[in-house]
Amino acid sequence: MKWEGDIYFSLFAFHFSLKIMDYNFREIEQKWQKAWVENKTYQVSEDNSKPKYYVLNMFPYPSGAGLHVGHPLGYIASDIYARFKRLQGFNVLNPMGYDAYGLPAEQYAIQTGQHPEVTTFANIDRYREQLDKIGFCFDWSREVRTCAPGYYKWTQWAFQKMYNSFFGGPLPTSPRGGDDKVCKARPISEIIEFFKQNGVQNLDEYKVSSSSPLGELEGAKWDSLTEKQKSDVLMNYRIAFLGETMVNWCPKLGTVLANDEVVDGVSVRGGFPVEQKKMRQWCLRVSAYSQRLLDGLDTIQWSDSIKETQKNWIGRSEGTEVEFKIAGTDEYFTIFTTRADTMFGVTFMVLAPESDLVQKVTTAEQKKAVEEYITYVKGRTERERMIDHKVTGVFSGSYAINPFTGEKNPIWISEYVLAGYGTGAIMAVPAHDSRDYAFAKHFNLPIIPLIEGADVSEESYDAKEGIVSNSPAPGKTGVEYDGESLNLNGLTVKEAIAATKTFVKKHNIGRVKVNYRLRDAIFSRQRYWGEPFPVYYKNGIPCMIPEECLPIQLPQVEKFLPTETGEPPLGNATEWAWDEANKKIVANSLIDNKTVFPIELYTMPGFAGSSAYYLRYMDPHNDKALLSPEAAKYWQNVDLYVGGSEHATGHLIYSRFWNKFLFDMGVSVKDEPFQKLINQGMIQGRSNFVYRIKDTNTFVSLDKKDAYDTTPIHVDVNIVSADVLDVEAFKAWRPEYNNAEFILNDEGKYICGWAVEKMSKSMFNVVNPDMIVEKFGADTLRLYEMFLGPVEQSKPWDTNGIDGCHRFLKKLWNFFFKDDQLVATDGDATAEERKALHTLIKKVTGDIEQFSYNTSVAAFMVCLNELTKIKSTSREVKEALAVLIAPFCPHIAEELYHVLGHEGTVCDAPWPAFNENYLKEDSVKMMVAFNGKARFPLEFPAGTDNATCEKAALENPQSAKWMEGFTVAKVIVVPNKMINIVLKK
RNA sequence: GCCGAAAUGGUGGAAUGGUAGACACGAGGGACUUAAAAUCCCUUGGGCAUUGCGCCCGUGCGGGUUCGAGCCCCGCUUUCGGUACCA
Repeated sequence: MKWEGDIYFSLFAFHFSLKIMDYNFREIEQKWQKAWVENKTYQVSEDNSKPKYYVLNMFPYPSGAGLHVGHPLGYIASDIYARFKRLQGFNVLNPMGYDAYGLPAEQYAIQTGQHPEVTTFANIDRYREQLDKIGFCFDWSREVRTCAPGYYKWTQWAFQKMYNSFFGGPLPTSPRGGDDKVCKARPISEIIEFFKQNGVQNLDEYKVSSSSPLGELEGAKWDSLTEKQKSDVLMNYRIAFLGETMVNWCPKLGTVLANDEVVDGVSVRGGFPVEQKKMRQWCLRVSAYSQRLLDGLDTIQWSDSIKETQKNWIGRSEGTEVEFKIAGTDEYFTIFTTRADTMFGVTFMVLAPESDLVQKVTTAEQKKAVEEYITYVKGRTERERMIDHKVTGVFSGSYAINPFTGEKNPIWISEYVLAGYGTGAIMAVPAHDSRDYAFAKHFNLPIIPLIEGADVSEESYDAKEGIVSNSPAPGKTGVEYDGESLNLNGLTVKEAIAATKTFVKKHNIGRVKVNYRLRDAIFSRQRYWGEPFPVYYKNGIPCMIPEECLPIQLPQVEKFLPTETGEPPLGNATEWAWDEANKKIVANSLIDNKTVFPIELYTMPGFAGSSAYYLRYMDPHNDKALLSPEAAKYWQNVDLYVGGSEHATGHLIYSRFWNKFLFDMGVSVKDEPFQKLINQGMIQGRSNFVYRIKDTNTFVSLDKKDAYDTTPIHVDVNIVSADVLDVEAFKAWRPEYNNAEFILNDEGKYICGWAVEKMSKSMFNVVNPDMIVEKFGADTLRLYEMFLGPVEQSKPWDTNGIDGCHRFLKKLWNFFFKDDQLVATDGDATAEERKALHTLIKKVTGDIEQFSYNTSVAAFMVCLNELTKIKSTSREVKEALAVLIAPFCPHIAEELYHVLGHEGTVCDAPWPAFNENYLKEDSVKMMVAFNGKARFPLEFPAGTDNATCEKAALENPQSAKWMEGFTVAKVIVVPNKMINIVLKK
């Protein structure tokens, strides 16, 4: 009986002590999260009395799997920065939303019939629940969802603006005349006006790259054109245009497939054949902005590696376009080259199989061979062409005349020349281009070396250096133009390129040209779950639904698959026709092509909704405009953008393009959307393995596995703690392990192996943030994610290390209290306390500015240890600590701030001011080094001059030992650090 | 192939060209406790010496610049990202 009583008593005591002393993170975090919502702590509005600061994360696609521990990394990093800026007195906008259109929801809908909106909304709710637990300072009143009609109204609106714009410098008839020389988006009406005054003209510099030639329309009177002709002509100039582009077309599935949906020439789904097909699709003329996208990079603070990636993606190359006459015709064969110095080494010409010229150059004898080749190429997907670079091609039968040598070069057709780049045609110089070389060797074509000392017997000499020779070949002269011929012999490659350019320009053989690799974006998708186009077709002519009728809402459909006739999923909609007279959507059955017309069946791609969402956050509820001029003027652009680097060539290009367009429209006030960019690294998983002995159900511990023949098997990291397997949990994990047997190590533990891999369900290494929050609290999670390493670096998650951060918070809590009472002595803090505190203020302030959060957290730990050691009790110190920790751990900070007697939120406290004076030392310790090797320390009063230090070091008895047998060559004094004595024999 | 980033203890990672390994995990030892948990203290790159002090070697490899290099330069190796015939 006595025994029972003892247990009762100790249990009671245990509860008692827990309640009073412990850092009860659950209670604290719930309490403050609730208070923040109730007090609208994080809602912001334009406030001209304060400077603004706009912090933004790339908004997530709400996937069904929910958040894992890697997702919040960037959110936490930016949350810390946002809170820090607010404490420094900025009016901080830190919004969050969802990129809600996406393929997974649609695929799920196809399988289950569940409307994608239902799954998407459910996922969003789950995301929100998970995010809320981490204590972010998001202004949720500004949330956006790309699939909400109120949001995509402005996506549609922007598309229409692009449709009604062209890109370039001012036309002579422009209302602003020639004073505004900038190349930018301008109203398409200026083109119409020009045509009205001057007749229809080519205006090549304003045309999209895939434009069709005007043909007999050139020079025609504008008013004499039919509506269809007008539409077709203008389509060549619009920024959003219908263009013919090559796609992977699967006739059996009736849909276009992305490159990764095609393997070995057949569709991944169903294994049906896929061919290359030209299709009319909506495109955005991103390429028009190439130069501005390139120039803009110099004005923003992004990492060099991302800038470099974008530069390469835009791929500017300066070169020369030269015209080769096709022998026996009046046609010209225009090529683009960056190696104008190699004009005398051309031995053949190559045309892309898709080129319009193919028909013109193919002779009767070669017709059959060419047609066979074209058929072969059509059957090859873009991906196949990427993976194996087979040398294939066919002779067209025609020849082109080299304008410099006058010689005839055979014209070949080969898939290694891409239709989409340059002119889709090249001059081949096999001696100095490895691809031409391979082709020449394969088809046994001549190779003429042009650079002195270049050996081209085994491979081509591609380097752009050396002295040009053989240009023209000995005993020959180049073709004369006005009594002048080109001679490049003796020049360097660089000089030869320049000389050729000059010659080409002077004699009108071609022109200097800048090409960009950046391609126009295909803007149509044959999907359901995306923004519908506000477009209807009036007898084949695309027309915009009036702006005041937007948004055009996504119609309901029975099935989310393409229709049986091969139309996109929207073809299943029964209410999808536009009544022009009554300006409303009506049933398809009413289509009469007089007043009621079919609406576009394509939807917009994923990047449509994510390209301007940062602008919408500035004024998310405005139904009159994308955003008000006042909001635009106040918030300007994003000051700090945080997200993964995988978007370098997608979202981050499209957004910049979209913003530049809106800037031209006067909607966005800044040319660049994201001033500073931080790319957070990936958090990888740390997988655990058990080792099964082959053909048994026996598992052997890591340290003994070498004695057996074993197979490693992934094991759920949640039943492993510090690499020790919970054997019972393992048995219960899966039925086949119910009667598993174990060979344990000498301590009776089962040790698992581990590896760093991508965090994924199949590897059983996914760690859920909810579990961490439940066990350690949100503040610990936040602190630990930052402590793990630099934000920009990828690193593995290892739950084992989190104890250190949790212990720090417990210690911080205990630092404030003694016997349940706040300890805070008023009056001045001691010099020691101030030194510890101000060391921290300096470090943390500097580190946050540089996003060096891991070293910041370490500084907190050092400071707290120091304060505990010196038994600090000062209120001054505690007041400052509560604010300093607030960006990292807002919940505990809020609680401590209130315990100290404050009423408002810690978010609005002033950031502690740093005072240099508190760090001043009475004395400095300097290392005495000999030839750079530190040997012993010496202490000097602060401010001792170098000469005195030097003298003291040389005269110190300890120095004698090191200087024996040497003479002093010189002494270098590094103030406050080191006295280096340079010795010589 | 090309472009970019990186390589430091058992682990994650610190170090304006100036005492390499901050901070944390893990490990070992100790205190408290009947015990465990929690907490606290000590040790912890390697080697030699451990009756002190100490000494030597160490930042992927090979060179170089410098009084002094993890850091800068040249040449490699490996790993991770991106890209793919761009003329």
